[in-house]
Amino acid sequence: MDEKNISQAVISRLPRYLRYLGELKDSNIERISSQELSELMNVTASQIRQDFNNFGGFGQQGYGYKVNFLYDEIAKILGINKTHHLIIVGAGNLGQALANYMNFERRGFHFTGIFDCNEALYGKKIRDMYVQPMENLKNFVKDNAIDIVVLTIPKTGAVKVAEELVSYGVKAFWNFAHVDLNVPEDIVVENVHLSDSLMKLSYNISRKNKGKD
Amino acid sequence: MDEKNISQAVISRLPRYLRYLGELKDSNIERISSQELSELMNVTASQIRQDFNNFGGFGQQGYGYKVNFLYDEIAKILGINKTHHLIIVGAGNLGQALANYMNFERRGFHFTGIFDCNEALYGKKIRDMYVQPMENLKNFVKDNAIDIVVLTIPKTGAVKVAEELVSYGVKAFWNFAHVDLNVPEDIVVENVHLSDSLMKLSYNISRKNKGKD
DNA sequence: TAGATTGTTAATCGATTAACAATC
DNA sequence: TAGATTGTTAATCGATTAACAATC
Repeated sequence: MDEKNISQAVISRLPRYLRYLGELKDSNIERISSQELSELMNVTASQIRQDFNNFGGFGQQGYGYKVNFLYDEIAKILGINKTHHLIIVGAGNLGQALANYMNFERRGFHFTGIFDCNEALYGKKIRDMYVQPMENLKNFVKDNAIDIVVLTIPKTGAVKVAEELVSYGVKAFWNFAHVDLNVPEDIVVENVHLSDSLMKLSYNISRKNKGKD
Repeated sequence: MDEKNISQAVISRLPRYLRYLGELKDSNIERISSQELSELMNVTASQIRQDFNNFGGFGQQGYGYKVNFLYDEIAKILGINKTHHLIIVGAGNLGQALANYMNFERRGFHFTGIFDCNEALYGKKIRDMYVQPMENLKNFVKDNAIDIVVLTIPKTGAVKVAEELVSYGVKAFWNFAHVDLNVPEDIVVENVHLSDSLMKLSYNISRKNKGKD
C-alpha cells in the first residue's frame, strides 16, 4: 500500500514508453532526457516526468534517464517479470490466431491450453497443443493453477463461461467477446472490443469527411 | 462545421451505448430513461445525457429516450450507414482471422481484397478471396477506390508500407502493427496494440496481488 | 395539471501542462 | 562552479458529476 493509486490513463501510456525505450536500447543509446523523449514520442516532457514520478525518481537531475534502467523499471511496474498461467477459451479464428501470433511467453504468460465446445476441433493441434473440450476446463484450471483466460468465444455464452471460470479460480480475463463480463470486483478484466474500435475508426472517417464539405 | 468538437472520450463510449441499445431493441423495449440505462450500464445518468446532448436532443422530457430512434441516431453518428472500401494487408494469423471473423459488411465496410508479401500464401483462398502479392497493391487500391486498410503485417516494414499506401490514396488505417505509423495529420489511424493491452492486464494483476499483501 | 425526465448550466474532480526550485 | 535537467508544486484545462429549470 505504499504506492498511491495510479490512474489507468498513466498505465495505458506505459507500454508505449516501454516500446520506445526498447528501440533506444536496440540502438545502443544510453541516456535520454524527457525533452528528447517527448520529441520522439510526440507528448509533452512534463507528462513524461509526471508519469515516471508516479513510481518514484527514475532519473538524475542534470543528466536525464538511463535508458536501460528506465526500461527495466517500467517492465517491472508492468509486472512482465512475473509468471502467470494462461489458457485460451474459444479456438475459432481469433483464438487460433492469438495462440499462434502472440508471444505470450515473452510477457511472462505461460500458455498451456486451448479449449472449445466445437467437437470438430477436438484434437486439432495448435502450436503444440491439442484443442480440448470445455468439459476438461474445470480440472485443467485447478490442476494447472490457471489464473488468466483469453476469452475468444462468441458473446452468447461468454458471460456464463466467465462466471464458471471464476468459480474454478481464474483471476483475470483478456476478453475479446463483444459483451461486458459479469464478474466480481476483484477479478481483472481487460476488454478488447474489436467492433468498438472499428466503429471509432468509422466515426473518425465520417468526421474528417464532414470537415471537407 | 456546425457540430462542436467531440472528445474521443465521448466517441469511445458510443459503441457501448449502441450495443446496449441493440440489446434493448432485441428485447422489444421501446423507451428507456437515462436513469434506467445508467443502472444497466453502470455509468452515471448525467454522463449519458451529456454524451447524447453533444449531438443534439435525442430524448423527450418527462418520457425518456425512444430506443429505436436513439439506436439509429448513434449508428448514424458513428457513420455505420456509409460505405467504405477496405482491404487487409498482411495475411498471417491475425489478418486471416480478422478476414473470417469480423463482419465488416455489417459496419458498412466493403471488404474486397487481402495481400501479403509471402509467396507461399499467393492464391490461398480466404473467405472467397485469393491472397494477392503486394505488387498488386498500387493498382488495386486505385482501381477499387480503397480508402481503408487493415494493417496486419509485422512492425518491421509497417511504417513504410503505410506511407506507400497513403501515396496510393488510402485515407484510414486500422493498425494492428506494433508501431506508430508515420502518416499525415489528415489520415485516420485507429491503433489496436494487442501487446499493450496484454501489458495493461499484467499490470492490473500485479497491482491486485500487491493489495493482498 | 402534476409527475417525470430531459437538456443545460454550474460545481467538482482529475489530468495535463507550465514553472521553477532542487540537485546532479 | 555553471549548466542541464529532474522532481515537484502550482496553474490550467478538460471531463465528469450534480443540480435544477424547462418542458413533455
